[in-house]
Amino acid sequence: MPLRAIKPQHETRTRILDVAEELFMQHGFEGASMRMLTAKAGVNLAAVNYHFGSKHALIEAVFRRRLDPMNVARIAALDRLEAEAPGLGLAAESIIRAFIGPGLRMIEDARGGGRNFIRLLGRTYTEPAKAIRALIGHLYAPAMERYKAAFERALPRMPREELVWRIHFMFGTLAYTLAATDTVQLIAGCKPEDRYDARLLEERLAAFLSAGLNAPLKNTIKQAA
Amino acid sequence: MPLRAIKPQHETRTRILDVAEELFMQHGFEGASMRMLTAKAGVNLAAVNYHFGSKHALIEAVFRRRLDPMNVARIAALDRLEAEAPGLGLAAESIIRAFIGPGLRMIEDARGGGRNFIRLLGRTYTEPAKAIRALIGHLYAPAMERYKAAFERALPRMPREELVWRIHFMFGTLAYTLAATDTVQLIAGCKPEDRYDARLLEERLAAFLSAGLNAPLKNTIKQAA
DNA sequence: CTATCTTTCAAACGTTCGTTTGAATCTCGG
DNA sequence: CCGAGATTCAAACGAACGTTTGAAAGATAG
Repeated sequence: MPLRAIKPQHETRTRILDVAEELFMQHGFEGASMRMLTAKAGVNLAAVNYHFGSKHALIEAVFRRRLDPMNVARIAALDRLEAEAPGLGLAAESIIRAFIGPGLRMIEDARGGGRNFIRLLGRTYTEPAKAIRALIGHLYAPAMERYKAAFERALPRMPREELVWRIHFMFGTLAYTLAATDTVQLIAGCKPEDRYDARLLEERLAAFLSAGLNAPLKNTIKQAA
Repeated sequence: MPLRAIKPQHETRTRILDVAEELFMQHGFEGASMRMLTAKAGVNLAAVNYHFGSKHALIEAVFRRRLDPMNVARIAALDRLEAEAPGLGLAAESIIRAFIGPGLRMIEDARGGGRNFIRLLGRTYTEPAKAIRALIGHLYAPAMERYKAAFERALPRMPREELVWRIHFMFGTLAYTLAATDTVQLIAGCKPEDRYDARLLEERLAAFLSAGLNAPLKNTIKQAA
């Protein structure tokens, strides 16, 4: 059965997932209908319910396919950093780079699927539907706990509460940067072609975020702790 | 006609707008249906189309009601700063505070309407529907241009392109921080009660953002300019 | 080839959506 | 009190939604 490689085991599933992450990104979860989706994927309308069970289950599958390996890579990157310098405290900037690296690498995905997903992910942080936010939170939980602990070790003198806020701010920057498409241009003057130069974007993000994370503590903030 | 003050002109309009910003925030623009909305507002289903014309026109009215005065206040705050120190360059942190001030003041709105709107606004930066993103961009344009120019004067030595990116990052932090509700908790350990202490939040944001905006320029970034 | 299991298909289900309609009700100056 | 304009109301419209169904088609092993 040499043709098996050309028509892989679940081609319909894969096509649905690919189209789903593109259309969910473009139109949102409610805005992208099953008819749109199955038509673009070239499969029957009933295929989604047959292979995934429901629309919500499809959404979950779309996230799991990319997010699970991405967070595994994130944790692995952190493990590697800590193994290289055992005992020593890591620089906050190194931790930031370890976190954003896997995401930026997905942006560079040649066929564009990964890029679609990253934009979709950025959108979903502020998704109104509670079920979807809960799903994202659940999928992120293991990596988030590891990174939070790493930041606490890297910045031992910062009050916990302030650190939590700064990590929160950091997430916002990442989410918004990734979610913004070429069509969102609140600030004019940004050339779209370098929007996805991941190498440069990592430099810019790392500089901005590590400066923010290491910002001096004013008295008002210290007193609140 | 002394009772006129109790039942003001266009009470139905106001009630619809108030409920709309609450439900749009909770369920999104597609998720909040006209039947939900009119039922909660205690008005007839046809009232929205009678007073606003369509659902999209209602969405636009919801944004105009708050965003127009908010951006007027932002521009006024910048005018005041520049009048106080004519000729002198402003500190980036002052500009940041002038920008986030009007938004944070709206969070403190006692009756909660303003807070709903701010959360809604944060969500909308990453809204999938193009028409809505375009609307937001259009409403923001005047204030954005003023602030972009102010940042350019405050940071004359920073390459334009890098500055545009950092302003972009700043917007992301603001949008995400404002959009996040108590139900979004990617990072655990944040007490919800101080989530809306606007005074403290302004301090935290100003410290984080001005550090990021003033982050040192690495060689890789300089060369890209 | 036959039998069994998987997958695809066209058609329909019931529900909900935003919007429209035309009559009923209210408001208020003359 | 009257009549014109503004507002509210119950009811219905066609369209689109996610999902289900039962038969047809395809794949697989004996």
